[in-house]
Amino acid sequence: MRADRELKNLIQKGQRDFLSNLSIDCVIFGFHAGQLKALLLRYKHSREWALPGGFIYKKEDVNQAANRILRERTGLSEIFLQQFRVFGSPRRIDHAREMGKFIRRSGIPLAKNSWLLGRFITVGFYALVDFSAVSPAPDHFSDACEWYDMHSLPALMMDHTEILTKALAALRLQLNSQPIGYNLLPEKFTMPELQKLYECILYKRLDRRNFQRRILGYGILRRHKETKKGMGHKAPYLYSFDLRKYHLALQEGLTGGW
Amino acid sequence: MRADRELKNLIQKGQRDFLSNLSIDCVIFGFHAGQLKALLLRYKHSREWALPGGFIYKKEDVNQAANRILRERTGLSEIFLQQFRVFGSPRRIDHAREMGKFIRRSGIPLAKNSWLLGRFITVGFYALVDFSAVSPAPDHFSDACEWYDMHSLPALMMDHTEILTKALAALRLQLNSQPIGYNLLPEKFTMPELQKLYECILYKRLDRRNFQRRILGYGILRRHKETKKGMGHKAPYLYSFDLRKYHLALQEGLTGGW
DNA sequence: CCAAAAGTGTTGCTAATACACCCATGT
DNA sequence: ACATGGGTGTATTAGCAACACTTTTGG
Repeated sequence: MRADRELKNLIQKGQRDFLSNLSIDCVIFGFHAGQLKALLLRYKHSREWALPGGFIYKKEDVNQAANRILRERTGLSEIFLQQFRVFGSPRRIDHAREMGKFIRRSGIPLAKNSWLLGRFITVGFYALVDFSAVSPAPDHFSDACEWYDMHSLPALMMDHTEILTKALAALRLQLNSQPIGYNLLPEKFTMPELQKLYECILYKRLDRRNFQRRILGYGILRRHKETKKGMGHKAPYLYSFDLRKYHLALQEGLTGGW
Repeated sequence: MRADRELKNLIQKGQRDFLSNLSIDCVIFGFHAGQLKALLLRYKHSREWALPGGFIYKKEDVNQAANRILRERTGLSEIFLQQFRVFGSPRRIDHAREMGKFIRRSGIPLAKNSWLLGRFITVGFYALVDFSAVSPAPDHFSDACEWYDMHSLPALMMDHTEILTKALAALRLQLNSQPIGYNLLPEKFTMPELQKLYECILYKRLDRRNFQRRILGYGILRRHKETKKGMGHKAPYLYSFDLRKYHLALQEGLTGGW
């Protein structure tokens, strides 16, 4: 079985190829149907869900490693990635031992002193992707890979819930200084969609009219002639980001708080 | 010589005691004489300056390791510490080799494959301290330890200039959400001092009157009856932070940008 | 008594809030 | 025709920026 071979390979040669004691965990944010979502996976023989993660090759840049891991998982490259925190509690080792249990359940032998069971300090990244461009698919080590609404998450392994929470907090803080809208929405989107995105991230309602005025006031959007028809009410305009102006505005930081 | 013994010890036993490939670098900010300063040291037999740094014991929490390193360096505990970024370029290894040169200059043998010459991913922390409470003193490995004005830094080893720059940027971003004033100033301070601190961090002038109104508007300061005399002009009032209200206000984030 | 630097006050503008009305679309 | 949701407009208010005058201190 291909999966078994991959796992054996990781167990046997991981220590040689990867930096020890160091891992990466990615919170992949997507936006769909008015919900902010995170891409989670479930390792084989585990009941809890986990963040996509991986290790860093000995000569690999940390940020590039995160890119690679994301590419392997979503098929996307050129992903917007941001490291937001290091999780370095020594208690993470206790949790890692739990992980060992379900690797053994797969029948693959795992030595008690395997590098995989050691202590890992993990660098937390968040990624922003266009939901519609990703087709979640489990890899060799997992049997499920799905989007979950950020506000109704399943049970997560280890400290992944904390990582997710901190990622959302970072996202909130950086809403006015990073091109968050651009990376989470498709090329063309409507104003109500953009507003809903903001509402999900901030977790509070915003006034429709004031939101529109403020966003348009930044001068970072281009309005298309087309509208989005087919929903039993007035068709909203489609917008796109004017990347040049967007990045210019972000350098200053968009004004005010939400 | 004590210093030699310490260094030999680090070279020989470091690999056993510390997590490999992982280090911590601290940007220690202080404020004095109207200047924002960083505490730098110079390793023996080196001409370039460096950030205080260290390694993480195998069972030690990363944040606690940073605290320990800071304590060893400044004698202070309970320091305000904030991790702000991971520096993980594989090119850091080239620089590390330079470091090897001046270790060898000290006459201590250093094997080519020593763990100290390997690749290090470093977690960047910034620390905020009360300048007057620190007496900089070189340790066993360094022959100088001094404060430098953030805006006239000496040549720094490796990528430490970048780390310093990123730390300042982080400080700027968090000015309204972290108790930065509290940790950089002495117990009692004057309004002009606080303003100068803000100006140093933001690197721009602020209007004296508007600054005062805004800060006082937050309701986070207590004004003392005493004033600070002896400077050939009107004596400014002394203030202290009302910690309760300060932290309460920070949770919301102080309004607006600067 | 004068220079330097601090305390205090006023005004106007900009931008965020809180509203109401009209328009397009599918059923 | 009507319910739903989107586009546009206006009054009010809060906060920031710009600016002037007075007060205290040491030399």
